[in-house]
Amino acid sequence: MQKKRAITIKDVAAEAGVSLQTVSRVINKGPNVTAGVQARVRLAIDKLGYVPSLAARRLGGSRSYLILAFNDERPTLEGWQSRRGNDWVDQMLYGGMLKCAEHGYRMLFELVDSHSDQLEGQVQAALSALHPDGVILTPPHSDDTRITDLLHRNGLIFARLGSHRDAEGFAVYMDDEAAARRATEHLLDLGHTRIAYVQGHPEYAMSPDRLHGFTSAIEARGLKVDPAYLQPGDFTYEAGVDALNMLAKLEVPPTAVLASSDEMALGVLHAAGPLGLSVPGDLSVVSFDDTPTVRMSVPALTAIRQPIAAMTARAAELLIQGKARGEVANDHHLLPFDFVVRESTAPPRR
Amino acid sequence: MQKKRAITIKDVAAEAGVSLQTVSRVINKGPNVTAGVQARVRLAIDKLGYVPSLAARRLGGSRSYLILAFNDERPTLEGWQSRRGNDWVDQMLYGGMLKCAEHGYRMLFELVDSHSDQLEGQVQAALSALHPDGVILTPPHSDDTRITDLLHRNGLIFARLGSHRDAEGFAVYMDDEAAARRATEHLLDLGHTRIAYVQGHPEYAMSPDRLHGFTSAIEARGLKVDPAYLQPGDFTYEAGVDALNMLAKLEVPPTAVLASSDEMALGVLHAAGPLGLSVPGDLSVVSFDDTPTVRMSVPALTAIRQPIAAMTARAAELLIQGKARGEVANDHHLLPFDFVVRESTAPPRR
DNA sequence: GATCGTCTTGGTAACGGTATCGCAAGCGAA
DNA sequence: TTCGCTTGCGATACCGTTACCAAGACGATC
Repeated sequence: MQKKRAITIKDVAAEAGVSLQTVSRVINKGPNVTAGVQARVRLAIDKLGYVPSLAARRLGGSRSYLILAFNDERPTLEGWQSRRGNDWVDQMLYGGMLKCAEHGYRMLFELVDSHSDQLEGQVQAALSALHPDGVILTPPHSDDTRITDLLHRNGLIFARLGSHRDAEGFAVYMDDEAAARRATEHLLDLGHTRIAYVQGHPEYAMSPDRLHGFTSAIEARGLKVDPAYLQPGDFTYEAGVDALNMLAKLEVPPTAVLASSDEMALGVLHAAGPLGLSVPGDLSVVSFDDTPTVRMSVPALTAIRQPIAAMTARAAELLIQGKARGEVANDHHLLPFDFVVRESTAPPRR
Repeated sequence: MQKKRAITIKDVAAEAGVSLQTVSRVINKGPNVTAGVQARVRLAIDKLGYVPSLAARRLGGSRSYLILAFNDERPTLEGWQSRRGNDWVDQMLYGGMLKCAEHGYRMLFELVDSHSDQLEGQVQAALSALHPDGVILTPPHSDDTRITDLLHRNGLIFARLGSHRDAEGFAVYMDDEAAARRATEHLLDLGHTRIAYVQGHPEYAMSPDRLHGFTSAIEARGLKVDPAYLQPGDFTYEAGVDALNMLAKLEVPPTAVLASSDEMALGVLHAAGPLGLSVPGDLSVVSFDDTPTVRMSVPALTAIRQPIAAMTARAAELLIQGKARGEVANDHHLLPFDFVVRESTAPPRR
């Protein structure tokens, strides 16, 4: 196949009968172009199907039109075959793409292991190769000062998803404490008094917030939080299984469980069967995140919905506009969560 | 924050006391560089932490070090909040990243709606902006001649994932017919004779293959395929629910169901409860794909595992090497599938 | 009517690499 | 010894775009 030469800005300039510079101005919505010239250039662009080269824009100009997202890579012993499904990537892609497309931006992902001792090198290499205009961090990277300091040293703006901490960069998050409180109140309202909580990974910043929301909701009703009902967890399926097995051994087992991740909730669900517990008959279960798959579990899970796509879209927007304005603002952006009641919660059996 | 100037190839050249060109040769593993000079340059690269700029490499050279993956975007009426989770993206990212990283490549995703009438424009725009060295297509794009023709016209090499068809580009796939046969034989071996099949979306090329594998396995045992047991489907959860509801109404309902996607299998699982059918006691269920979440369903699903990450890694490898060698080969690459027996299958109740 | 902005456009130098060619040194064969 | 070829490295043009500066047009001001 004859490789045809790509259409460049020169072709457009020739077609429209203006200089390169004027075409560039039209593309970049620059001021000081008369309506007539502008129309002629746009016509030429459409006619030729011209799309500017990202690489050349980055090289010539001060922007790269690239947003880089760092996600946690969690390698397992068995390798990728059984690794934890990362629903974030899918939803982030979807949420970020639309917003990026509006401004001619692209988003790309980089997986880095938060426990690697080469973490900083990996991050720096990605930055050097791509020169992104902005960076999106997901938990637990959002609160990793090794990364945020590095970004800051590189003069980059970045958004920290799921982090409430007051630090460099835009914090884009939901109110984890309120969400946990809301979920807990739902269980309390159903009549549950013996409610257990399977905690999130301690390295994640939202974990203490969620715990606090849980305990405060219970105490607000004049009830006490049984320390044995607070199970440790790390967001994984296995942690959910282990937690319920521990809870079932208690003299007075709980009638409801709030899990700090979908995956742990599925683990709880799975462990319930062998223990002879039906859900929601004997045990109510509520989960956190509401990634697409938990709607399809049996029974479908009642869940807090974390607005991952919306958070990513907001982050992209902030970064793109922040870059355009040359700001280095770091403020907070609180996004609303949803609470979706499905089949996994019911009043306790009396 | 003072934006520090990035380290360029010039800095390395100065540090090592050689010309730019020699540094470039070392980076690109070019020939004709003495070991001593090579070592000196590598030392300088490491010392300065130099990483070449992708944009500049693309602009100056003939490669962009970019692999572009086109995934199907399936917008729903309700928007992204309830859209079908696309487990492919996550697994593709994971499978492709490692391979790309080995060769200094990056992979990025583009979501395009296969039913959009602007599909070709969207694809062309992405190609023009990014100038990728290779493209990965996922179903149903893998067999969309609008896209493959366009890629061919652009002189690009590409891999078609999950497509067996003999056409332009590398076909990287698993043996869907054998997989369906294997799954069906598993059910037959357990003693099932009344086995239903929930078909895949008719637009997808693997759907007829899987159907054929299913029917041939049954007929090989001297049994007949009951046409009423062949339910239509489109890979969605709802299709699985509908299919089982239809099947349950039959005078002689099946004792086992093979579903052509995880999501449909979860739908079957969900519909079973209200119908008074326990899994696997009254009904065995087998699914296709084995995306990470089905391992966590209740009961955990017996499934064909489609090697999405491995297919993507292979595709990336083929594209990178094909680009390097300037080949335009189009051949077939068959990858093995796994069959994972879990809790959703058992002998039929007698 | 000359002077002075302001608006609009064009020319040119980067940006950071690679491709291509040139050139000197080394080496075997005539 | 000379020729010709290979090897090892440097110099330079160029990729496609934007940043920066200059220049012409035009209207307003004095």
